[in-house]
Amino acid sequence: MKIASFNINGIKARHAALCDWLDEAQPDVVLLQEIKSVDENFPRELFEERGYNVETHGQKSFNGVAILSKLPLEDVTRGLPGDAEDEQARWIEATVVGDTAAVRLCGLYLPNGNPAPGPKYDYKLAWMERMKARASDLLSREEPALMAGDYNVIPLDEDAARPEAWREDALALPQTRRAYREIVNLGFTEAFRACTQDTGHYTFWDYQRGAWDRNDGIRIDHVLLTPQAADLLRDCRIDKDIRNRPKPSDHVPIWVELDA
DNA sequence: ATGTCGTAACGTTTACGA
Repeated sequence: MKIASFNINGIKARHAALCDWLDEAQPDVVLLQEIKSVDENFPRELFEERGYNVETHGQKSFNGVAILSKLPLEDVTRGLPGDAEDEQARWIEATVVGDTAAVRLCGLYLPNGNPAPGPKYDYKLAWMERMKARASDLLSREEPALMAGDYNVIPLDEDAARPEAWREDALALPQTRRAYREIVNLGFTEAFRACTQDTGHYTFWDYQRGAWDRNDGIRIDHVLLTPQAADLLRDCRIDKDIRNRPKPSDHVPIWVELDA
């Protein structure tokens, strides 16, 4: 089962590019972030005609997550638990049943948090606390599950081409990295690092200052696996080449292949 | 020159978020 995560930076501007990539990469499941669309305006027919089931959790203008799946999506839930007041659409879950295992999927768009310090950074850290609680619940089920998406976290200096440029940024501050480690250290396996120890792999390049042409990137899109999912892990890769295409997102897809 | 892009709105340009 091939499961991908992709921050598309606006479905309205990116649906053609997304369909091209779907037709090539043929993922079974895609967790999308930053659809920047309300549910009613999401072009679900484009994906349904390709054989995908579609579940969205959108809002106007910003944020928004969705799941596309060739397998039926069961027990869909929307929103990160823990704050009834939170109106930002950043979390969606569903279960897919593969040939050998059922997998719980969590798609997430973790807050950017800049500028830090400030209210946006406070929101990011509070959101990560809530995510940690949900992550802990997932582990307690002792079943295959994953949390994939745009984490807006650069885990280590080696995950940035120019770590010094991110020293004061909400994506790399020590408190951000600590909060991320606390989640991983509950017992998750970071899929990409389980498959390669090489540095120089990134999932995001800023549109500005020719960042892509200079490979001035950061690795902020991650897939965390429960132990039962990690036992099914075959491969994890980043589809960086599509950043060369016309009108690309500033992120590229990351995907895992699971024996499920 | 703060080397950009997507979205929305009292829109032919500005504000915001990233």
